[in-house]
Amino acid sequence: MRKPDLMANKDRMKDIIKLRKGLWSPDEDEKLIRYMLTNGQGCWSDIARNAGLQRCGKSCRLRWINYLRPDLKRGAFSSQEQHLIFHLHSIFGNRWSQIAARLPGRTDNEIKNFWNSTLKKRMKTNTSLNNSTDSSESKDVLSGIMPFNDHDIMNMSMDSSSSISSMQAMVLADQFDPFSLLVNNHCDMTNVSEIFTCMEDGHQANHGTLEANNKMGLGRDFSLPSLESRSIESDSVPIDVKSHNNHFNYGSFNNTDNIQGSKVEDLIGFANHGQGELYLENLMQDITSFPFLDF
DNA sequence: AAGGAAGGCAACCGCCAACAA
DNA sequence: ATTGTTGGCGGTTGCCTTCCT
Repeated sequence: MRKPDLMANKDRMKDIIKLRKGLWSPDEDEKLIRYMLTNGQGCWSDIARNAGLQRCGKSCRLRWINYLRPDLKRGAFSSQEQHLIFHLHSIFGNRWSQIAARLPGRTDNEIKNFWNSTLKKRMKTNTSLNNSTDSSESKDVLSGIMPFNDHDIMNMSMDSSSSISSMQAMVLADQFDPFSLLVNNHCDMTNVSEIFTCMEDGHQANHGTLEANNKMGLGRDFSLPSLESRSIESDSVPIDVKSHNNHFNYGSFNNTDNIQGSKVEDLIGFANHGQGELYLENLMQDITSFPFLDF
């Protein structure tokens, strides 16, 4: 056992007593930035002390990671990023750090806040719609959010006969909101998988016919830089973006339970580091081919 | 214009795992 | 093997701003 260093503890207690909390002042920010740029990352409690900040190391770490880091992307999430967040959340659940690791320039805190506020907003919207006593009215309003009903969704997701399905068209036209499906219990994980497969296929179709779609007022601009210059690392498995394939694999999403109340790691089984981990690896390779991610 | 409600976001808290002594 | 420290993470809180009445 380590011998307790009484003097060090005394010093630490003195530090703790005068530690600041709450919002960071511009002066504190400047100190931390200057120190980090000069000395680089190290032990955060040392950084706090050496930078002359009356903050705990944890606080400094959080401030740097979430706000001061020079590579942070500020501003609202693009629709591409929103789609990706939704997709990644369907895989990782609330593992925000995992999601953030795949969105360059975004922090877990930022994504978490976005998810919580967006979901809250949409849940509220949908709840109020569901509570409406006039069913025909609510259906009309709902159709404004979701341009098709459950039956349509199932038909669309099952119909692979046409080269571009009606759902793909919806996706291309930005009229489809997968959030609504989950929030409203409109579909289970299998359906969501199908839908994202459609989205993926739709976007790929769009990729080649962007100009035509734009002329028709249909398409969004997905002509984005490729991801191939990036190398994404998961916690345990480095993922080589170059080796991606171009088709989403949701084969294991056969769980018919509703996503709400289910842990995603339970659904796809990556909590235990066996096959699930391998599956996750494959999934993540698929994700790196997400065609409409704007970096 | 004023006050309350809602939304957005930065920061804190508590837990856990890894590591060092 | 045990204990303390540190870093990382997700959940939560509370403040500030914007919107609505």
